[in-house]
Amino acid sequence: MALRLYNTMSSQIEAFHPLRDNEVRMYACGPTVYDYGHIGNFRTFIAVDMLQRFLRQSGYTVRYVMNITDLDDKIIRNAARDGVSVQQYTAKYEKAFLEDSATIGIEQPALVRATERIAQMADFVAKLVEKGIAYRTDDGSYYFRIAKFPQYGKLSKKDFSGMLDGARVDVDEYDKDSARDFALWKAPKPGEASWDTSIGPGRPGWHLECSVMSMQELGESFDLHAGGEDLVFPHHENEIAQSESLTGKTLARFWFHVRFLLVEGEKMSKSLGNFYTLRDLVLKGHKPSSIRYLLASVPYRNQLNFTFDGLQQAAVSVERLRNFRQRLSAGNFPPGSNLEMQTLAGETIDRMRASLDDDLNTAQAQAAIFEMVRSVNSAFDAGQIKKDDAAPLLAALETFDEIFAVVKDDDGPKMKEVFDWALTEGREKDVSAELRETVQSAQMSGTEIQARVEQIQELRKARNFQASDALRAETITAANIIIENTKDGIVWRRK
RNA sequence: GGCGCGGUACCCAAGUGGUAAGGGAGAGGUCUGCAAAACCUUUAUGCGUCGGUUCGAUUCCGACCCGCGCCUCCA
Repeated sequence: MALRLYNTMSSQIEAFHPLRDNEVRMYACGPTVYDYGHIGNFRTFIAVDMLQRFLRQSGYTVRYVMNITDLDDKIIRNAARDGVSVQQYTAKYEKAFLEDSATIGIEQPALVRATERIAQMADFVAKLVEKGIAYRTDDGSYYFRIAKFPQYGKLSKKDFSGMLDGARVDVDEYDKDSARDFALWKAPKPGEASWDTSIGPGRPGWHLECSVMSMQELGESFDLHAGGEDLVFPHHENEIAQSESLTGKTLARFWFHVRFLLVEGEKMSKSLGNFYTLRDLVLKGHKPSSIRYLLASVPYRNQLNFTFDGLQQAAVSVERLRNFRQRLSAGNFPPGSNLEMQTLAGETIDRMRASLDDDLNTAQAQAAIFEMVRSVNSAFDAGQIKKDDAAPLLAALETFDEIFAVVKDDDGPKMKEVFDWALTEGREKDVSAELRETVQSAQMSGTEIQARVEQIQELRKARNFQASDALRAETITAANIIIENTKDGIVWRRK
């Protein structure tokens, strides 16, 4: 079994093979850094992150590049509104995006910024002009002549043949030859950033940056191009037109698009009041791991309905996996090995791999790990787990977490960062009691908690249950942890 | 209007031409000084509706109803 992926270009699931032996070159359209990232953004980036993780787990070397759009109309507008330079403005939100990505467990790709490649973009336009594909209008803007690219529409399955006859639509209004022709380069306007380049002053159109940067970073033809489903048209269609008309080569073999999510059954929008940034959720006290788990649990091509009930359920699911790991890590097994457990670990890894190979079916991969968890817990209760079984079972869990990245618990420090950010931004009023508790919990050190646990243990040994229970209750509240008495002693963990 | 996706138990959500994964929640139970964790049992003769094909359909086909996306820069 090997990876099979849905390809928007062919509208089919196809076997994925990189163009070069063992190296996958992939590109994702990153954020426009004009605001804090919302959970819809992160669904997309998590999906691509899991793909990238799975490719590496499958033995490929992955070169994963993402662009940062630090130049567009909204940025110019908002920077002016805030009275800061475009650079100051984008630096703030790029930093926030990278912090949020790390918070949500996204491994950082190689980044390229639009503003760092202006000259190359101008050169790209110049080459298109040379080929007669792009043209300049009187004001100094440049447009792409889609009549020169008959395949235009092949990705989004749109038929523009009716417009390719040179019909001049609203020429006066648009100052271009066809209404469908799109801007490659925008002539300077008063008050807007402008660059002096080989093709004159101005700034690049949005689509251009991805064509230029992907080519520079990954070559004229690479393996996979990813983004949200809204980018199919016009963004990716235009990228294809620009790049392929210039090189005559296929831009990307696979086109990977992530479906939009719904929030509480409705499209997420500010007007509906169901618009959430990642930070909004953390401020409410939700753990990054819960958010990632929920966003990862529905296969990327299906609509995901993000609900607070679902977020709660995700939190419990992650908890179950963490409890499992803690139990296996604790040791205390009789010597020897149980062949069934060894087999189970291997089969689980195979099932997870087969699920992900099947167009990244994350839901099935989760089912596989949970079935293993139940079987192993059951064997555990029956005393059938032996010393040598822990390692392979933990390895299976680790294989899961290499993709999902939720079992390892670093929620506390990450939530503390958001907490600190809220204070510096003067948003203390938005910090929920839940987040406050979690942050306080993270502040009680492990040794401090351990000391209390030992006291509880002593009291229990003395069968002074009233005192031990009281101290336990007090510690649970003060440190926001969970304490369990087991036959092998007390174990604790942070809530 | 054009193109496309989906409607599965209380909630989230996989999946298959041969009789419904997984997680959460609820109920009962086991273990336990208590609590927690864990385990066991239980919760869809049913997979939007109506037809059709078939020995047999939730799975294929058709119609209809409902939800969602894209159709000039929203992931």
